[in-house]
Order: sequence, then structure tokens, then C-alpha cells
Amino acid sequence: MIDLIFPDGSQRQYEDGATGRSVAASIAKSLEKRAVLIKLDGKLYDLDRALPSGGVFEILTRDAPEALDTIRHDASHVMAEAVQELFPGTQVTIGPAIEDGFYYDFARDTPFSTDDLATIEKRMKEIVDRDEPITREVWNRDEAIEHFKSIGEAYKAEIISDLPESEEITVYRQGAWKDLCLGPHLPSTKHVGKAFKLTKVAGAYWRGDHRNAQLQRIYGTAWASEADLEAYLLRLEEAEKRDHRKIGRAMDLFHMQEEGRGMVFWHEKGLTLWRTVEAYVRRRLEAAGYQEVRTPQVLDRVFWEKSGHWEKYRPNMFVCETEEGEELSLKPMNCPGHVQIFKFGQKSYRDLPLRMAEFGACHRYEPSGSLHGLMRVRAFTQDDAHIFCREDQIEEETANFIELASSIHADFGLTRDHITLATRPEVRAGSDEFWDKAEAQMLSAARKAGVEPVIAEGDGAFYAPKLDFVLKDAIGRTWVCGTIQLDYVLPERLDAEYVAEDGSKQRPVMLHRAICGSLERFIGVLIENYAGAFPLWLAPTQVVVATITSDANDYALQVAQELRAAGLRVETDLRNEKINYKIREHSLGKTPVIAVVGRREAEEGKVALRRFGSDGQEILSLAQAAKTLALEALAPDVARSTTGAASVSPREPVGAREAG
RNA sequence: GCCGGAUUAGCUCAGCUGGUAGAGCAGCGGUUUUGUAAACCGAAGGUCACGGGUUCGAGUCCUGUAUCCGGCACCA
Repeated sequence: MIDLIFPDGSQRQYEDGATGRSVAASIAKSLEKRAVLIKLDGKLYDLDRALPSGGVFEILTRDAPEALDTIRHDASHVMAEAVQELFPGTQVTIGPAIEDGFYYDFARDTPFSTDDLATIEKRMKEIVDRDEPITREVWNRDEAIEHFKSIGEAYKAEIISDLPESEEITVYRQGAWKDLCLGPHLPSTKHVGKAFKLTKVAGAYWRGDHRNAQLQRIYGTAWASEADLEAYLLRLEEAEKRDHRKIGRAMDLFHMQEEGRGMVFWHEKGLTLWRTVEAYVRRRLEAAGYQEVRTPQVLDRVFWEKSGHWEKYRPNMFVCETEEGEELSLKPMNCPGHVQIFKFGQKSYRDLPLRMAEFGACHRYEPSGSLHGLMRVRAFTQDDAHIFCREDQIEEETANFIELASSIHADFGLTRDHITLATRPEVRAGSDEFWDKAEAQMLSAARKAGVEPVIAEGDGAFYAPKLDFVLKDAIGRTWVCGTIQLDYVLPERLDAEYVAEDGSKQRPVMLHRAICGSLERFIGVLIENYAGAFPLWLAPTQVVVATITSDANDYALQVAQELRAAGLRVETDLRNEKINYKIREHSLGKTPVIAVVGRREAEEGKVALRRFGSDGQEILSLAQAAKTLALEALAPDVARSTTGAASVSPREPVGAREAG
């Protein structure tokens, strides 16, 4: 007998061999009809599978949030069946549910084209209409391998061979089609419904390794209802509008062109935003005890050989040769340069921790396929710094850094998605004992700062583990902005040392860290986060003074001058256009404040302020307007120190999350 | 780098099965002096990404290259 505890707290006993379906039927015939899965002690099971034990029990219908992943997973199976029907000879590999949908990787000589998607989608709907029952079978391991080999499914056979001996081999039959799968699944294809859409085709490497064969991946999105699907597609459309590349052009912030792939031409407005960000970060670093330096842009090959970068990253470095035959490289990073400054003269234990910062312009020849607007470029500026410290200072420095970075991200209105702890990679420097210690140090520092990192197995740098701060862009892609990495290797390689208390020479530890990551990427994320509607302190143009008639031109110039004197970034619009036209244009341009002046304001010495996102007006004297706006335009850190108040931010940040 | 897709005026996009290019907005010239999200008129603007080919004829078909977009891989 097994005991089941239901959501309402009641408890009932069932015969051994009872299934979710039989339990549902015992409660109500209508429930049995609607049931698609069951949840037992938090785990999902097929409706028709004999319950393995008693426990906390719940019957899930198709609308249950927990069922959505299974709908998506089943949609991927339905797609695989459709593909194998339509394209005989195509092998299946894996097809999981993912955020918002699913994909399936196929092995096939001829790649799929986007035109195939409609055909496959149509066949999928037919399979749903066929209402093929989905049933679970447990197979003998060797027979399973033999079977999949015999039907030409080499990848499936390989997957089974690699499964641990203890693992049960389960095969799901779906009509005449079958697939090796852990499950669970819905009772039949009908339950997948038709709220799905195939979205894109892509190449993907078998097991995520570029040395393996490239498979054909088809992505789709699937939802419980047609309405959810519509809502998702609408959300995507909205998110595309905040793409930083689109907004960057529309707002005249920057551009890129063919001759400089992965290089940014910053226009006046974009650079203003850049300088605002940079100035803010510089103030925060100064307050946190950093010193700022600048190191050479181009250095001799020998220098990079010594640091170890030449050997490992030569293909990704911009190298040039001089007339005299010297080989030089544009710096791909700032660390070795900082070590030179550290080594200049003698350093004492009293100098530690020594925090050395540089807004360092670096160049890396990134693979062509990885370039992506401002997010991944070949010429970028890191808000880089290296903390030289003793081993016993690592934890505190790391914890302080996490707090500083979190505070800075918050001031920019950015919501962190998560922090990852990237652990030892396969190819690495240093012993296992070293890695054990280093990983433990990073983890405990994170916890000390109140953060529980997500572990990214094997993603560490070759010399050390790292903590990465992950933010999201408008359509939910994640980008690393901010990182801290522990490094014992470079100080050793470049022979950095300090004099300890007892007079002995000691090796410092280096913490590599960045808060924005690269200014380019950070600004890209900022643009998408705010959809271009920046808070006053960041907006490239803060105020536009717009005239109603040319009578007010002189006064408008005076207004602009006074607002500029108060430290604001001001433009004037004296064009011979109707005020409606100007309001519309500057509203679409997302200018935070439009100051309208007509004959009335000129006579009374006033301005009519109109804020972005509101259609009301605020009539103030010129002096008062200047004072109010100047106060609102203070950067959050300055606002805190001058007013003692929390950040003055009249404009709500538009969360990237809502688009994710 | 790999797989798919795209590339037409400054921008956003039309251009059916091949018959030598079209709109809206912006820009320019004029009229209009206007009170909080688009005043009116006019003229102009294109080697249809680039190279080769098929054809009497190519923006349209084939092919190569470049760049961009979506993924994959990479990211010191």
C-alpha cells in the first residue's frame, strides 16, 4: 500500500501499482480527463506510470505552471517525429525544453533552411491531431544500443553508452516513432496543443564542442495557450525595439562600419554618455581607495611572451611589425602593464592592498561570428583594476569589491541576473590543492558579501577561478559586466614582490577586477535597460529649450545659458516649427526635459517644463528651474554626498527584466 | 571560425512568375509666427553591397566575395 498526501492536506491509501491516472479517476472522472502529469515529492512523473512510492502528491493539469516545461519538451519530440517523417535519414540527438521554448539537434548532411520550418510546423500540427499515445518503456542497455545502431541512430547509441551503469534506459514511444528519453511526458501528442511556433535554424556542435560534427538545430517556442504565444511574440517584438544598435542610431550615439569591424565610432552624444559613466566610476573608485594609472598601448612581443599571452592568445592579438623588424602588439589587456608599475621601485607590505585602476583601451581580434554591436567588440575600454594584496587579504578585498560593484550597478538602475563562480577548467595552471583553496576563497568571499553564486563548472580562466556579474539585455541574452579573478600566476611569471614585515621578499596575489566589464558593453546594456530614456544624470541631452514663436528666441538663448551655467547639458530648438511638432520630436527623442518658452514666459521670466513621459507642464521661474533641474541631474553618488538623501531619480528605470 | 538568413534613397520599407526603380519620414528651397505629440507647397535624392556568369534584356535567376542579423563555438 502507498500513502498519498494531497494538496489540501488529506491523506489516502492506494494499492501498489496505482498510477496517477487511477488516483485521478478515484477522485473524479473529470479530473482524470484533464490530468496530464503528476507531481510526487516535488518530482514530475508520467500520468500512467506506476507510482514508485507514497508522498506528497499532486495531479497536474495542462494549465499548471509545472506542466509548461513538459509541453515544450513534448513539442520538441513532436518536431523530431515530424522531421524524421519529412526528411528520412535524418538522425536525432537531443531535444530539451529551454526558457520560452525548446530545440532539437538533428544530424543531416543538408542543412535545414528557414523555408523548411513552415513545412515541419504543419506536420507537427498533424501529429498533434493524430493524438498519438506516448508510452514509457524500460529497455535493456545493450539491446538498446544495438537497436539504435541498427536503425542508424549513432548519436543515440553513443548517448546510451555514455550513461552511467546505474541509469535506467527508458524509451518513449509516440505512435510509431520512438526516442530515448528520461521523460516525463504528456499522455499523448494531443496535449502538446498548437500554441507553438518554430523560430529559427542554427548550426550547433555535437556536445557543444567545435571539434565535433556540426548538427542542425531547430528552435521553437511553445506555450499552454494561443494567448500566451501571442503575448510572447508581442514581447519579443517590443524587446527588439530597445535593441541598443537601433537606439544608438536613432539617438545619434555611435555607429560602426565595414572598415572597422568590431570598432565603434562614438558620436558626440554617445561620448557624452560615456564620459558621464566614466566620471562616475572614477569617483567611486577614488572613494574606494584606488589609484589611477595609464600604461602603453603597444608593447614589444617579448613583453607578451614573458606574460604568457603570446603563446596562448597570439591568434587573437593585433600584431604589427616596424620598419626595423620589431614585432609589437596592441595590448589585449592591462594586467602585465600594471605589474610593471607595481615592480617600479620597492613595495612594502604597508602598501598592500594596492588597488591600481586604468580605463584601459584594449584590442582583441575576436572571432568574426562573435561580434555583436557594442556588446562584443574588438576595440574596447575596460574599467580595469588590479588589487595587489597578501593572501590573507583576498577574502576581504573580494567581498568589498562585490559590494562596490553591486552598489554601482544599482546606481545605474541595473538589475543583476546572477553571479557565477567559474571553477577550474580542463587546461589550467596550478595544482589541485591551489584550485581547492582558490575556489573556496572566492566562494566564502561571495557569501560574506551576501551572494550565493551559481557554479559554472570548468569556466574559470586558466590561472584562476572567477566571479562574474551577469546582466541581461533587452531580449534576455545574458552578458558579463563585472568580474573578479584571483591570480597567483602572473605575479610569479612577472616576478612581482614586496618586502614583508620580517624583511623577506614575498609574492603578492593579484585580483583582476572590472565593474562595467567594458565601457562599450556596459553602455550597450544601459541603452537597452532604459530603452534610450535615460535618467536625467545620464541623458546626453538633458534639456531642450523650445520656442513657440521667434519672438522668444533671445529669451530662449538666455534660458539655455543659465541652465548650462547650472551644469546642465542643454540644446535649443529655435526652428520655425509649431510647438506641437517640436514636442513630438523631442519626446520621440526621449529628451528628459523640454523647456517651452513663448512670449508669455519671456515677459514673466519663466519657463514651462515638460518631463518625458508626462504631458503636464510645470511653470517655474528661470532661477528656480535651474536650481531644481541641477539638483535632479546630480549623479547618484554626488547626490548622496551633497544632500545626504538616496539617489534622486524621478524617472523609473525601465527594467530589462520585463522584456526577458 | 561554423550553420542559416539578409543587403534597394540618410532612415524604415514596397518592387508579382526576368522587360532598364517606388512610398513615407528625414534633408534642401519657399510659404506660414504657431501655446504642449506631425502646418502647407516645391524641387532634388539610387552603379538596387561588390565581382563574375546565364539571357536579346537581371534589383529579380546562378555563382564567388564582403558586411550585417539569428544561433553554435570562442571570450585572457
